[in-house]
Amino acid sequence: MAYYRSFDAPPPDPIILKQLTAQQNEMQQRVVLQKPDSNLTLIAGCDSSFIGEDSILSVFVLLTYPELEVVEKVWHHGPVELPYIPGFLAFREAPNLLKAYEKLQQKPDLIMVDGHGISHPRKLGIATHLGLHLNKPTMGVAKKVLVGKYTEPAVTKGSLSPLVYKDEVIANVLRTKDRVKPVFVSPGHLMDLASATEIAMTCALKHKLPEPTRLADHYAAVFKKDV
DNA sequence: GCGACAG
DNA sequence: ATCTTGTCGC
Repeated sequence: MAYYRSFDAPPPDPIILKQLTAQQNEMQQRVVLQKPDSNLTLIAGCDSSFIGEDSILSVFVLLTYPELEVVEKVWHHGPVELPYIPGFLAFREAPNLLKAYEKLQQKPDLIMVDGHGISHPRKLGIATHLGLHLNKPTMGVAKKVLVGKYTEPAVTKGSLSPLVYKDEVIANVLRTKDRVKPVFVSPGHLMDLASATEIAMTCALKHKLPEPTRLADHYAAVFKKDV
């Protein structure tokens, strides 16, 4: 039986945590935050869902931009090695996500990831982690805060407020739909906060989640029946 | 020492 | 993430 809350689970091996932390600190040195240089024509959204205790299903959906029409969708099912530990999500989900990514016939100009980018304790959320591995622009859209403080943005769509951590703005808390809980938008790699925020807003149609990640989440549920 | 804690 | 019922609103 799984644990209701992650912190109720057995404590992770401190030796492993130290190694993973060191790896994130090393990777952080290579992160580049800048306005994307290439024109955005194809955008991808990705998401993962779990099947049982140690099996994961990852999905990538490719959309045209800014039309947001689905042109491709792929998935990969495989085992997971590590448990979920706040701050180390990428080590649990990225391996399988990368295998799904390889199945795309066409590659996107940008990837929108379900989770945080630099709005992470060591500025290495899963969006940043994936961007470094693929050397591709990435941005994160998370449903919950991981680190930092913010004030609730106005209830109207388009309202936003900065997420601050250690005196630095690491994300924007963006209201993507009237009267619905806001999402946390942050740059991952080869991207900046302003661009990520603008893209998230452009992809926010009639739902809380921007189309790329919303559809990836949707297809994850659909493909789950095929595995 | 006491909370907080992406998916 | 996942387990779960009914319920409110577009």
